[in-house]
Amino acid sequence: MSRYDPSVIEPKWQAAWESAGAFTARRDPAKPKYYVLEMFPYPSGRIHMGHVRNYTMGDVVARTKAAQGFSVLHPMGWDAFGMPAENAAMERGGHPKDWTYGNIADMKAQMKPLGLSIDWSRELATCDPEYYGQQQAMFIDMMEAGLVYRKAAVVNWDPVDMTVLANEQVIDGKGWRSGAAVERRELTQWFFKISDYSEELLSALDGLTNWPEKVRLMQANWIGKSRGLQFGFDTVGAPAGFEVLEVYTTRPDTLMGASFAAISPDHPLVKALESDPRVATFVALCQKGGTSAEEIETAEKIGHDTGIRVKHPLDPNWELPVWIANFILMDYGTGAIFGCPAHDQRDFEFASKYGLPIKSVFAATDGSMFNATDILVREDAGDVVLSEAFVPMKSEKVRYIRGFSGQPVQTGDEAVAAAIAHAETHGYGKGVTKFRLRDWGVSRQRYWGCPIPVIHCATCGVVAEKKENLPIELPYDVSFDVPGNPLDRHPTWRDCSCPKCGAKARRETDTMDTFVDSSWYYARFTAPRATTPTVLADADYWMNVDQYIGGIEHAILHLLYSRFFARAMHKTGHLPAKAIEPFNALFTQGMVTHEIYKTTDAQGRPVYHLPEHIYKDPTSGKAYLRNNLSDDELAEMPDDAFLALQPPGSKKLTPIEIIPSAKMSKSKKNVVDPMNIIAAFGADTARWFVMSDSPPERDVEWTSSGAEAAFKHLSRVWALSSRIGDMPADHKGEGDDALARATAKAIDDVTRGIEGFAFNKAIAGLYAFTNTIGKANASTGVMKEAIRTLARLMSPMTPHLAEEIWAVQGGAGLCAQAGWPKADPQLLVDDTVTLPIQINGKRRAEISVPKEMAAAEVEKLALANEDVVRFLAGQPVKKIIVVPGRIINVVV
RNA sequence: GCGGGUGUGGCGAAACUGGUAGACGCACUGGAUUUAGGUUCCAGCGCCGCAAGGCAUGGGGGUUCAAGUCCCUUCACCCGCACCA
Repeated sequence: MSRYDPSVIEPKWQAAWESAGAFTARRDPAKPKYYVLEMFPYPSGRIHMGHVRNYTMGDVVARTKAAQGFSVLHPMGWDAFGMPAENAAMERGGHPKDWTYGNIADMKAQMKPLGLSIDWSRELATCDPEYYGQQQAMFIDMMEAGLVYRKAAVVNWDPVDMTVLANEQVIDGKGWRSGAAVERRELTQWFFKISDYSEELLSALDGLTNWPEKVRLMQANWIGKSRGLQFGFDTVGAPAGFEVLEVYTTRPDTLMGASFAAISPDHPLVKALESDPRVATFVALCQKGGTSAEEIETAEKIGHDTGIRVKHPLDPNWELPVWIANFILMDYGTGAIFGCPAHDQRDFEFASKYGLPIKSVFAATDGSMFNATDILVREDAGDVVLSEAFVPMKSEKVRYIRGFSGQPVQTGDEAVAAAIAHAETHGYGKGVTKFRLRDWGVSRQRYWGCPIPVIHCATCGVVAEKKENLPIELPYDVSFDVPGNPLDRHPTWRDCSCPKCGAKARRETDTMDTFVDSSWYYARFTAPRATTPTVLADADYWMNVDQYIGGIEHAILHLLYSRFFARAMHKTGHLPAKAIEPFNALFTQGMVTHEIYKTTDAQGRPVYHLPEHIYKDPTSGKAYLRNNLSDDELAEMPDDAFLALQPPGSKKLTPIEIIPSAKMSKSKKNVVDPMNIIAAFGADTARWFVMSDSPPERDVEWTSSGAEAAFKHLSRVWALSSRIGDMPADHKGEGDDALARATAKAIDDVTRGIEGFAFNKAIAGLYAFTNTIGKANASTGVMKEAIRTLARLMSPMTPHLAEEIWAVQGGAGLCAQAGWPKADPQLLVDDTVTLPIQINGKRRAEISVPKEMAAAEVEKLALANEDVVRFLAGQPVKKIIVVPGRIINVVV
């Protein structure tokens, strides 16, 4: 019997698939098509276990669908533009292009040994001019379609490096390289009008029934449709042009609880006030720190009273102060609000800090003023002092004590509608629908991205480049020795002539957000070499993506942008109407994690240790540094000896802390390189491991024992196949029928597991089936049929081993092309069932009965059961519940 | 701060529509085979208990003949937040 040796069989079968062209996608009118796509990788240079898991999942689907007779498209490409390439150039020299293409070559060489059923002839990289030139063409089409415009927007500005920073490059409000306090600064930038599609992107979510519910919810919340009241405050003491301050609120029912108005530091009114040095100082204070919502909303709330007053719309004698407040976002609503501290937590904190009145509008309906016990009612004004804002759900009924329309007791929703109606009747405001979704800013002041194909002309203004001049290629001769965008300081690249008037002009130096690149690559894969962005006939055949697989971290941005872009591509004639929702089904997979081994040095800083330097005691589960000792030596150490062996050179005896299930990261030293696993055990073992145990949507923890176990199992399957291969042809056994049933059950279990994205359950079924075959005593023919079926069922996960077994057991052709086994439905049903008997909900006995037995008959048998009789001990039976085929519950 | 999610043995997990909690795997324990073994095979394995039995699905409460599953409440951890990809 030969040993299971993946280093021999894996290259052999990969070569066989390649020479058979087994994975080349072809438009075959005789077959239904199936398009499987995994989110394409950023070419960092090394594949990691997360990639292995992602692509193995896609491969399992692709191979299963191919076996089931579909014409499968399963392509791979590279999301190749982005900051890391520029960072590498800055840190280590070299060129982003060379770095990126070198990484692509390295990663491809690492992916090939995995044996994925990918059509490599369709490979693309977004940094190929062949790709981004077509993206530039679409940008021009989108300009013509009115989907592109320019406006001022705020960026993170590093005042020392004189450069724009990504949010990721802002750490604790400081530039990551210079360490200087980051400022917010306005710049004119390019935008896509995704907000034109707010309503549609929201309502179309209902049709995405094969997307995870959580992703649809997150997108819906992100789009953030709201119904509210927009109205104007008449101002007192405001500069000319600001006689009215427009405000939007989703809680107009709390208007009688207003105690101030607040505007964003970016509001136009603030600009009109900046001659006041106190305002200027305050605005400068607000401009400290980054632009991210997280940073703005968690920052300490600060405000400045402008001295301007506004008149309350319901009482012109009631004036409210106008504050500038750092937590008001200019991008949402009108950039101005009225503050109702009693019923909004942020307003509450702001009012508490600055001593503004807190006036309640409504109370809970249970008779008490509020549910909370720590509330004080000031009898004179009816104002209350509470420890936090009272914010009931809008669907909850509350008692309005300062209502101005409708019934005193109603739900918030009803009161909001009544308040809008009141405003419209009395003419001081109108009901409007607003979306939280903002237009997509695509300008990046960076080199390694797709150039925006636009020219600035002194006479013609902003003009699109002529399509025959595309692609506008990035110049190669750039330097990264100073921060900033090298395109800006390139001596000649910026110089060009105006496409309209021919005069000397200047090329746009902003490049596109890399999210643009990844918003249409799925469509490009249907015709990757075309000289137009897409070819409609190909897009029509292959679109949509039937199954898209990737990380949950892309739940909002990437997927929303892609949904928008597909619509824009349809509008500009690059995609058929059926492709406006490009992903029929979406699956979001979990991360591959690994334990972190951490100690602390004398200064209290964390020190991380590589897994190979760790010894884990199998009984206690504790971790120790191995200090070059062998397992045997370590196993014989007394417990207290371990402490003495703690970090060499350190006198502090700190035990090693194990942090479980942590995201793999280089700095934490818990990265497992898939190449090492493939070298030690082969690709099939790596694939088997990442698909087993954890459900695919959840994180999976990499353990070396798990990888070894996977390898041992595959070795056992190989040994089992060899044993069956050695059986005499005329061997007869009694277990033929049982094995045939087990085979049918395995086909059913595995097929359902794969189709339901429960690969862990499919693998559990394969373990069970392997054990059954191993113990079976059946005739040679039945045994061979069972092992061939096992090979076909394993082939999506462990394709190389499956081919080897298939060949040894006399299967015709390639296992990859052998088709998917079908279960005989008659073999799937049992004629007797075992029913548990509960007494008062506790399981006390069980009986075995024919499947079709009538309930009354079952009841009789159950009551006659000796265990039941013993437990009842003569008590009268109150009730007996028989759930056919499931359970019997006797109530006494 | 806002939005979304997860929580079941020592560990990864299973449990279809409310119907036997712990399938399958790891680790561990005992035994057999082997020159030896970190190989292979057999058996055991939620917790307490000699047993009968009792207790168990992050914590607390509820609905039901029956709750991991439904409802309320609470805790812990993870993901996203528009210039990371």
